[in-house]
Amino acid sequence: MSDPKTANLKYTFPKSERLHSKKLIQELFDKGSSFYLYPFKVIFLTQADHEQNEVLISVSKRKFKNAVTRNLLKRKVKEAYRLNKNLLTTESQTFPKALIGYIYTGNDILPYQTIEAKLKKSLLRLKKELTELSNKDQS
RNA sequence: GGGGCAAGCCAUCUUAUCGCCCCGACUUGUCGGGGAGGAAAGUCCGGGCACCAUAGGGAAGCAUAGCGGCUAACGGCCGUCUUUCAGUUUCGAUUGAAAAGGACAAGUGCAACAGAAAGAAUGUACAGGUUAAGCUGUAGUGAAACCAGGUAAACUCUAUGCGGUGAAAUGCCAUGUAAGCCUACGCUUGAGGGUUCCCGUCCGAUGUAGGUGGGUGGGCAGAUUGAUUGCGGUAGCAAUGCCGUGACUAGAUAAAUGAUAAGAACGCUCCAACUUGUUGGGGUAUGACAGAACCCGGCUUAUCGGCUUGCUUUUUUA
RNA sequence: GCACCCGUAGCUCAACUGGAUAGAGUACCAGAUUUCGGCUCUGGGGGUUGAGGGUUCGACUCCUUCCGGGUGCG
Repeated sequence: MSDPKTANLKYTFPKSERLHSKKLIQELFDKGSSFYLYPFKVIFLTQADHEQNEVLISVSKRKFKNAVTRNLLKRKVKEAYRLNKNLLTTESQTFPKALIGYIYTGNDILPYQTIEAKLKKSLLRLKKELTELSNKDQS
């Protein structure tokens, strides 16, 4: 991790980038702000003292009763995030890191290509929101 | 060759790039190895294991129910008897399927409608019979009136089994509900504490309850080699046991197996050719049910398709 | 992961310890009343009692296997 730029360029998604602490999840849902972009609901909360973004991906049991389809969707979203997270990390080193929650709210099992396209869109939107937030803090 | 039924087995494969979880090695970020199911599901039964101060007796409760066997155990499995249903029949039987299949000759309850009568009831008609008489038979109603009546997936009785709670159990480390103060009760002649209830047993006062004050929600063990399983032999009708010899086959914890691309094979579907069920080409696209959560043995339910064996039926040929 | 409860007309509830056509209110439809509408009155339709199997002469009720919905446990 001596060179953060090359490290961030890697298309990896290790455990440290996944949100797994119960306490932080609770905080995210209580205080975080959110927007909808079909098929996702995106929740985010800035964390100044964090080294990297932490991401949570969730699929509702109410909408998808089958554990297999839930797993499938989670994997597809995970994969899409892994390949496109550089949209967030590379250029924008200035604003603070955040907790991000992706809730899959769609009713259908979408193919990977559309999921990826939508996720790219949502990342760009998220980037915009975060920069606005950091600008507000500075001013 | 086609169809049907039953039993058993399998549950697409290969390569490349990027990535996830665990283990090992060292040069500490690289390499090597491993990585979901037959039901992992439902949680319907039975265990292992752990804790509950002790885990004994009785009552209550729950479960099982021909007989015998297997098993760690079972409500499971195997064998067998009986009953019922279906097929065949040379009327002797035989084949297959199903069955919560103890007791109403202990007691209590229940039985709509119909019927004279549904439980100390005996009517009517006809026939028989008698000194006389529901004394005998038949008819009619009904699920039951065959009289020691029917009904126990009605209470109940009999026999057998079960103490309770479940890995959110439990132990250790870290953290520290601490310490202190106030109030009430109690003092070895036994308070309080188990539990569905009672008795017995057991523990034995720095105790119990409330208030004030003040947090964590992490890690390790439990936890993956076991009533495990392949093959061979052996005992047994079988379930299954025993012996020998191999194999190691996930250990995650907001929860790991994926994505993309190419090919093979199996499907599905369209077109063409004729030899009429094959060949060639195109399209679709990995197909069903479905994701381990302490671990096993069963049961039940879901399931695209393929293979093997046996039985049966039909067609063709002789 | 474990333990437990509930499913009856579109909705809210009844139906005794098995006994027959499963009954109310509301909503819906039609008629009466009104110039029209509402209110009111009368009548009507609507149920495989969550699904399948079993016990029984007979099942909403008893037993069993699924399906759906909900609750509790750190």
